[in-house]
Amino acid sequence: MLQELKEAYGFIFEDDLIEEIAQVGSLQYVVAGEKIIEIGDYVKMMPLLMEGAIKVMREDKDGDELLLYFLERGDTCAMTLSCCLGQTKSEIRAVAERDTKLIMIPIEKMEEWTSKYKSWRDFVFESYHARLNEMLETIDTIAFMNMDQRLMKYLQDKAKINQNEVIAATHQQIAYDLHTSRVVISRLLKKLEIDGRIKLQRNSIEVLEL
Amino acid sequence: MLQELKEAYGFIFEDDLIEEIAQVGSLQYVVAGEKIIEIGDYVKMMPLLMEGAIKVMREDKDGDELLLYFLERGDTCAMTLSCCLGQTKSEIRAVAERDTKLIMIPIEKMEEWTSKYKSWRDFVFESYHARLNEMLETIDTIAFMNMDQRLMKYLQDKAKINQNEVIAATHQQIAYDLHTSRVVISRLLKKLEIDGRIKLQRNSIEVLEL
DNA sequence: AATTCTTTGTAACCCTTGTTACTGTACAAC
DNA sequence: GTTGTACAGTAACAAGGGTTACAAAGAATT
Repeated sequence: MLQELKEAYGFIFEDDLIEEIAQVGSLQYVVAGEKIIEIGDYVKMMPLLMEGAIKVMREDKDGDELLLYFLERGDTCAMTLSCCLGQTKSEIRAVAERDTKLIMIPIEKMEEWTSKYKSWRDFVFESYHARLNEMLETIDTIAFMNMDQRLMKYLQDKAKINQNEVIAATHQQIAYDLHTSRVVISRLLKKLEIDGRIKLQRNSIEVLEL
Repeated sequence: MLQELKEAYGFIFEDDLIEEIAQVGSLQYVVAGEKIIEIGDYVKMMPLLMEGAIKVMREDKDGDELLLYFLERGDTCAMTLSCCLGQTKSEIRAVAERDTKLIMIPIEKMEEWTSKYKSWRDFVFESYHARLNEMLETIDTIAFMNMDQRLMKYLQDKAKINQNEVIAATHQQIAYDLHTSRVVISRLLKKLEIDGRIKLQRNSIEVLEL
C-alpha cells in the first residue's frame, strides 16, 4: 500500500504523512456500479481515490436525479470531507463509475493531520477549491446550455473518465444522469449521429469528436 | 473595530485572533449596488462581512448572468478564499446587495492563521461547507424547479436578506438574476399577484407569503 | 423456432419558456 | 403642459423539451 500511496500522492504529501495514511487507512475495493455513499448517510470515513472513478449525484425529494461531477485518482470527495468535519449527513450519492480502489481514513485523523501537516491542509483546501469549481461548471452547464450541448459534453466527459471513446450506457441511464427523459435522449442522440459526431450501437455509444 | 469584531465573530474566534484581525484588517464600506469583485480579478484580500449583504453572481462568455447566492454578516466568500489560496482569478462577481461593511484581510495572513489558530481553520472549513451547500441549493433550484417556483424563492430570499418584505427591483433586474427575460418575469409576477402571494407596485414588490 | 424482455426509433401532442411587438402608464426633465 | 424615458402589461407566436403511445429490433429464455 505504501508504494501505491507514494505513486498517487507522493508529489503532495510528506513521507511522514504517507506512512500515517498507510497505517490507519484501510483499503477498499468497489466494483463499477456499486454505491459508495447514499444521501442521508452519516460519514465516518474519508475516502482517498487510488484508482478508478466515482460518479457524484444529487437527488431531490421526488427522486429526480442529476449528475454533479466525476472524481478521479488523486481526488477526494470534498462533500464528504465537509460532512466529516461538520458531522452532518451526506447531501450527495456516490457511485463507482469504474472498478475503484479507495483508502478510507477515519475522520478522527482529519483534525489531527490538519494541524500537524501543512501538505494535508493544502490538500484539503485544494480539494475544496476543485470541488467548488466543479460545482460552478455544473451550474454553467445546466443554466447556460441546451440539452443537446449538455448531452455532448456528458458523452465527452464520460469517455474521458472511462478512458474509452466507446461509452457503455443505455439511453435511459443517460437520461437519469441528465435529469431528462429517455425519449429526449434518443431524439438528440440520433441527431448527433446524423451530424457525424457519434456512432450509435445497442448499449453503447462511440464518441467520434473528442 | 475591536468591539464590532467581537460582536460579529466573538463566538468563533479566540481573543488573540480577533486582535490580530483588528490590527491587520482594513475596514471598507461599500454602498448598495457597488461592485466588490469582478470575474477575472486577482484577489489580494479576503473579505469578512461585518454588516450588510452581498450578492454573488456567475456569468458565462456570452454575458448571461445568474445569481448564485447571498452572503450575510459572519460569512466570508469561500470562492474568494479559494482564489486567495490558489492564486487564481475570481470565477464570480460580487456586488453589494445592501450597504455593506467589510474587513479586508491580506492573504498572507491566511497561511499563517491556518496553522496558528484552530478557530480560524474551523472557520475556513465551515465557510467552505456552507458555500458548497449553497451551491447545491442553487443547483437544486435551477435543475428541479420551474420558473414560477424559482421566482417565488428568489423573492423570499431577497426579502429575507434585505430584512424587508418590500423588494426594490424592476422586472428586468429580476430577469437578469434568474437568467430569463423581462416578459417572462412580468407574466409570472402578475400570476403570483392574482394568486395573492405578492403585491406589485412600480419598482417594488411586496412579498405577502413569507 | 417461439416467446419474452430490453432497448431503441419515432410520431403526435402539450406545456413551459423565450421572443417580438405593441400599448399604456408613471415619472422626470424641459 | 409637453416631451422623453423607464417600466410594466399583454398578445401572438416560436422553440425546446417533456409525455404518451406504439412499433421494431436485438438479446435472452424456453
